[in-house]
Amino acid sequence: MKDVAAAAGVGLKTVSRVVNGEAGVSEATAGRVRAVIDQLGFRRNDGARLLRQGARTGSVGLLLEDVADPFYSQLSRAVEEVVRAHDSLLLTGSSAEDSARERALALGFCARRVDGLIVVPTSADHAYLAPEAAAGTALVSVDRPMPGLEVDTVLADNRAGAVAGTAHLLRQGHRRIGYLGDAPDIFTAAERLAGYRQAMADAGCPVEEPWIAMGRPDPLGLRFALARMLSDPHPVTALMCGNNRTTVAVLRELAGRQERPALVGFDDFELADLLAVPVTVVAQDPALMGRTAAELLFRRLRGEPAAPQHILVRTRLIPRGSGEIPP
Amino acid sequence: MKDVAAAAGVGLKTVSRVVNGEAGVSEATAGRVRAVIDQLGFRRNDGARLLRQGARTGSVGLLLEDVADPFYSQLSRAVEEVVRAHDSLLLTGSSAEDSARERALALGFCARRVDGLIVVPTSADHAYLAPEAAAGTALVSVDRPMPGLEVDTVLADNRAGAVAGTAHLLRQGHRRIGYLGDAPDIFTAAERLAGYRQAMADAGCPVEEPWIAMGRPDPLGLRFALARMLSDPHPVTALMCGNNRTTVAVLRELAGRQERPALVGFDDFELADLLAVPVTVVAQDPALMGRTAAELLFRRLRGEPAAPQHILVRTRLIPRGSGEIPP
DNA sequence: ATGAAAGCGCTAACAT
DNA sequence: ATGTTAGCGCTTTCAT
Repeated sequence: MKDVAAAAGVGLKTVSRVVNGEAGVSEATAGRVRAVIDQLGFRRNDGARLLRQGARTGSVGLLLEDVADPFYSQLSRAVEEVVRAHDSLLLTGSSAEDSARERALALGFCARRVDGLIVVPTSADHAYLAPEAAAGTALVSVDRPMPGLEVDTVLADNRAGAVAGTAHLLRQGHRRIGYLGDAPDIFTAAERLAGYRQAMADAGCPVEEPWIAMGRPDPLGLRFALARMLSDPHPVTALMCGNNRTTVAVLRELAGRQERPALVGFDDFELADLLAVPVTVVAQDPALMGRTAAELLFRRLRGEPAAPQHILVRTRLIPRGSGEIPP
Repeated sequence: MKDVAAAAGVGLKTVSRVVNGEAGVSEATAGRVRAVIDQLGFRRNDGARLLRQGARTGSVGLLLEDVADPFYSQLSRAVEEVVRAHDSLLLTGSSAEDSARERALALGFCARRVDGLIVVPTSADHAYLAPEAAAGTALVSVDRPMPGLEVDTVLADNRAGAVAGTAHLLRQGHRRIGYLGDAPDIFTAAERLAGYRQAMADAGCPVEEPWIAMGRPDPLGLRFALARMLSDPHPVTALMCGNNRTTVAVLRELAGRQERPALVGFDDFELADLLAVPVTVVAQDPALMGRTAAELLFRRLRGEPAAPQHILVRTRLIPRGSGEIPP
């Protein structure tokens, strides 16, 4: 900027005025300054600007489990739209379900002085973010609550969704229903399992523990779990899957087996309706969750709500065929 | 930092030393400073640090068409891993194929002084990035070339892939093959169409223009295009689809029709192998493309290659069934 | 081992 | 309409 001022033969502040479109510069001077700017390829350094202004940085951090997971990539895109509508930029990071990694990313974002953070928190304690919250960084938790910190939160109604999915299978006459979920320390996994148990209990249907398999959705683990559930002398006749990754992995394993149990998946996924047996799902609305979280964040930045908000997003059962297979 | 120094009864520089783990502070003093830091919840302001150091900001911008598109979300994740390995942060933005939006995002990233930019460029001229390149911002183009600027570029071998897919259909005996591609101003769409034409020409197979439909993959447009190609007195017997979005949309339209033409899709996609008729595809490797682009960027930041690099990533035909249907 | 002073690029506040 | 000065929070340089 100094160079531009020198080359244009004006003061520093005049260049600043031109760059920021402030009034008080004659059109002649402004034109000259603009010409020099183009010629020198000058770009304002927003870091310096922000440092001086001490205000908002116009940036937001988004931390989730994995941007490549369709659920999170849709959520991510929705967040991005809202962030853009507020003329902010978005920093993104995948925690890969590793709390140390999440923490490093979160603190890195905060060191860059993001205005706010939208987080899909791991199950670890998040008290480390208390100083950031105290310093005015807006914090929003999405998909899961944030352990150890009271913040704005957007959750799906996991329990009700799992109840609805399981009850749907029970209505078809199934009594022996297996449950394949994610690692049990993940909030959503635990909630959905609880929903399954609740629906079974409500139906007076005892659950045998071998019917339940909780863990990261890896093919080998699922193969063993399915073998256990389906090859038993008293096999399960239906399966409830805890999330889109698990559902897809289970479908792949089932393709290599003879049995065709009924199946309901938590989370909708692309092509679910075009499979040989279209897949019945309990659909979430990741875009709505992302949009809601981002809007909550900007509302908080405007200083609007007093107490932390908790928003529950409903799920929706979509019958497509796989959940309507009789025992 | 000033507050910490005052509260700890030390000089500013001592706090700085502690925060940055520099030598020259007695363990007693360091401990005292750390205690104050924790108590006050102090976090270093990286913006100020960077301003003073004048060096790298440790951040990279990624601009693509749509983070929610599985192709780009996988690419995105791969970029993220490399960026993380270099202790950098990632800014992400979706251009939505809108060059003005892309430009605004790119310049916004540059104003934040990202060290480099990885871009899936729209077809508009990118000369506006020349000053950034001149200022030392590393620029990498991925998936498409960057019009109007010579930069490191990572492309798939679109033409060869489309030739391979089309030739595969020709080998099955098809002569009347339709092509459904994305908007023709998109580089990859044009290249793949050219590959299709080339394969047809090589086989001495005349192409009738009604067999070709180029445009954003919207259901209605595709419905008309398919009706034209399939209901003709001389219908096409096979279809080549230009990308994953088009393939999925076409599959959905075909589900509502009687005809079952052979089909080869460009881009692999999840569950392609589990559909009623498993889908034969020309697979790209989005993760490899993203990783390569990011590594190229950091290599350039180390000042390594002299001239802009051009890397071509191979595609791979995966026969699964839909492409092996006879005429 | 520790600190004081200058300055990174910019803008706010106040001149002129 | 234009310019000058101080200072944002930090690090560099140079003293002590």
